[in-house]
Amino acid sequence: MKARLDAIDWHILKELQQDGRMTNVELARRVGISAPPCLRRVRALEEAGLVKGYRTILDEKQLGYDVTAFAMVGLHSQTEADLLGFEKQVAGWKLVRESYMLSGEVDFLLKCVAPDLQTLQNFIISELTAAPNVDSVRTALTIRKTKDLPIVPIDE
Amino acid sequence: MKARLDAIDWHILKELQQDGRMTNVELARRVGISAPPCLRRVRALEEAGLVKGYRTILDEKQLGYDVTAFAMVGLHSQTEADLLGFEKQVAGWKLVRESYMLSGEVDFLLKCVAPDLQTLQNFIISELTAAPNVDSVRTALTIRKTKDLPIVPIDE
DNA sequence: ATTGAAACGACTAGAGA
DNA sequence: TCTCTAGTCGTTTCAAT
Repeated sequence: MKARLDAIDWHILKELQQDGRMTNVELARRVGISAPPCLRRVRALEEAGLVKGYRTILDEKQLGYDVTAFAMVGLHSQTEADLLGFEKQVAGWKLVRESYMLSGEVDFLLKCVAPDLQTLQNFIISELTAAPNVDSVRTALTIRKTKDLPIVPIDE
Repeated sequence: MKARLDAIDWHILKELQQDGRMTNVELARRVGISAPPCLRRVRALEEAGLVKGYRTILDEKQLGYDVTAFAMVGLHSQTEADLLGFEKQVAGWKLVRESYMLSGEVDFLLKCVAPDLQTLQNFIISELTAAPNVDSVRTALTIRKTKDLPIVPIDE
């Protein structure tokens, strides 16, 4: 599963992680090779699944989504079937944008985005807390995001 | 601060959020206008800060970062100066990739990525717990990421 | 605001080192 | 592997609406 990459591949990944819309010629220039092999490397990295996709980062506040919160969810039962059942529920909730299954007392961490507090509270009470197998829910509002780096710590 | 967008702008944001590397002509085709005005709209959205950037999503596991964990940090003092002081520390820790200031008993939620458990534990014990003003640290390992959507819930 | 045309530059296949 | 060349296609400016 682990990939074998040379220095140029790492450099490509580092540049793309920081600017996913960089043109191939600019990328090639930065990593010090000509455009055709650079493009082939990018395609190979996509093919291998190391590059999972390209995403535009939007400003959710300016778009009317003022509230971001984390919900820590404990379940009654943690059998694989029940975990999958809960995941399926999560998949259907539009204001849950990210979900992590955790070890420890909290079973799931859900990142929720809503236009306002009211909408968030309605969701927590009417949907999340009311869902089958949900034992406990603790919610924390985010005051601000204080750091937001691409997920892979490639040395810079 | 809120932006006034028409249906085409929303459509552009929706498409770009899902595929940040789409060409402008393809984007224009999808939203139903010709390329030049489409490009000007995208530039305007970038200018207005609604588009904050473009990012490539990498597979951290394949790249040797097997461990993702969340650290919930409580501080002794929550004066603005002390919060800023902690944020500054956080900025310097390379394996903390995202950080959120929260309301409630937990002051900060840190998303950490490390090559292995050992590295994570070293960080938690030697750096995080040892940092000035840090009161309590609770850590939860992620077993799997069960949902990962772009952050703004544009209806699809 | 938009379209359409045109110049410019990037993308990408192919040939050859 | 790479570089170089060349044709195709995308980007971006501008005139006109």
